Amino acid sequence: MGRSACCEKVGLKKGPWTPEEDQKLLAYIQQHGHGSWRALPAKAGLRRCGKSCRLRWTNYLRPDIKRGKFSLQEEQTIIQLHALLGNRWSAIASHLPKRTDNEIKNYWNTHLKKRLSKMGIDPATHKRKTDALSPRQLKDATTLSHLAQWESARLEAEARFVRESKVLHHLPPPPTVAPLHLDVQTVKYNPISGAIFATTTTSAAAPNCSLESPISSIHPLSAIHQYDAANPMNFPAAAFSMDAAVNTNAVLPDFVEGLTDILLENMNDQELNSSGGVVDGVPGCDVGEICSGEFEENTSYWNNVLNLVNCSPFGSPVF
DNA sequence: AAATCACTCAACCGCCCATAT
DNA sequence: AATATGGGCGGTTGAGTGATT
Repeated sequence: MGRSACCEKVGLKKGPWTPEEDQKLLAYIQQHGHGSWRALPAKAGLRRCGKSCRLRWTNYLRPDIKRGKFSLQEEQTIIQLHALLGNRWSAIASHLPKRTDNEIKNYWNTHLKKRLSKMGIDPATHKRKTDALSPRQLKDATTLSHLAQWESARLEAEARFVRESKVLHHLPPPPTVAPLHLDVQTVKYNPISGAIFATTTTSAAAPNCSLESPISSIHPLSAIHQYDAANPMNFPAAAFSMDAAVNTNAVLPDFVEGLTDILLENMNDQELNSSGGVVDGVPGCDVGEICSGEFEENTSYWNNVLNLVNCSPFGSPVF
């Protein structure tokens, strides 16, 4: 099945948009809405491909776009979300109001990627470039990887929900789950299936998240997909997994943090090492070497990643 | 002052997915 | 079921611009 071109290229203008073209596009959309992008250029009097119009609108002309320098908070959010989602720019953008995926992608490629590299972190994996994991570390990293996959899927589902909510105004508010705590009592990991199970009970409200998704990391993806708009609280019982003993009665965010600690503890065993030198203005570290300060940075780096995903994108304190 | 290099970012391209026919 | 189409996404490009030699 051949894919036809999105529009006839003959006679169509390419390259940078002129102020006149911007004005035409803006005026048309403000008056009529964009409707079919394919049909828009002719109606708006533009010699452009519909796709080009859509791009210009979504990345530049849309009124709800924030331009200019990224704040520290935004940078941190991008890095953390990238650690979980990878190059899923639209999903990342859905967590950064008023920023476009294109802008975030550019910012990542030109600034953040380099910065992480300088810090000795592989921007693709968010792991130390020199990591040589022991079997135990590998096991824990695998566990963390499972979690990351869960969170990745969940965040994507949430991003989808945000997108759909923008279109379907009649939908009820997003699933602002009432404060709910899950006391993790037992946690088991099936190494064959990779499944995660936990016995949990619900109790009081979780700290640190003003609007949390306490189901984070513990509900199967199907639970997200089966989100019942009429009854947002109707989530199925929780299940979780890990191959290690975990403090019982941990409130979820602490529990997740505990996972990080396990991984980082192992990193610490092998890599903790102090030395002289300077990394990006951090005294006492040489590039590519681990020092205690850097270890703390790492700890907080991953803790931030995991804490972040335990806050819903809907009005979470991150933004 | 001119040439070269490095960087940024708007825009394009090709692919994929969902939906319509 | 097969095909066509529109919209969206991520990767890449290249013009513009500032910094350096």
